[in-house]
Amino acid sequence: MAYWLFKSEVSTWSWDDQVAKGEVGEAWDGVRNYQARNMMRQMKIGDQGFFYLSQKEKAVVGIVEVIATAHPDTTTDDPRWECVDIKAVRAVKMPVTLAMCKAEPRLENMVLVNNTRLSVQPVTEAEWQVVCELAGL
DNA sequence: GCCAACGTTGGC
DNA sequence: GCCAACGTTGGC
Repeated sequence: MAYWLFKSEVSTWSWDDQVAKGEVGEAWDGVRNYQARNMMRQMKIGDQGFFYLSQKEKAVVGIVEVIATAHPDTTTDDPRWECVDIKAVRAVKMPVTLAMCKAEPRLENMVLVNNTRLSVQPVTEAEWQVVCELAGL
């Protein structure tokens, strides 16, 4: 089981949008970055991920689960791009902000802290535990 | 709204 | 294959 972080903008795809999809989930499409795509290719069904909102919120607001492995992105004809499907698992009790992550010594090596621009990121199990703790889960 | 960081593109 | 120019992202 691996852990990931999915980044979105609230105006593009919000946590509420994700929750509204329920068990059916939604394709995490629109990614046009090789590093992010390569992460998604490594994902397996049942992997867990954080749902992070950039721009205004700048916080982890929920937990999602991978329910389909990488498949072609239907939002483009370009065969280079793929996406996975994810479903909402639960909302956090407390949003974990970027500032909180930066202030937490145990998260100093987290990709989110060091490379905020990558839209799909790997998360280590240790980091996962810390963020869940901060989230009140 | 600004700007730094990063990725991609395209000319050579 | 290198590198300058450009576009985009995202924190502040």
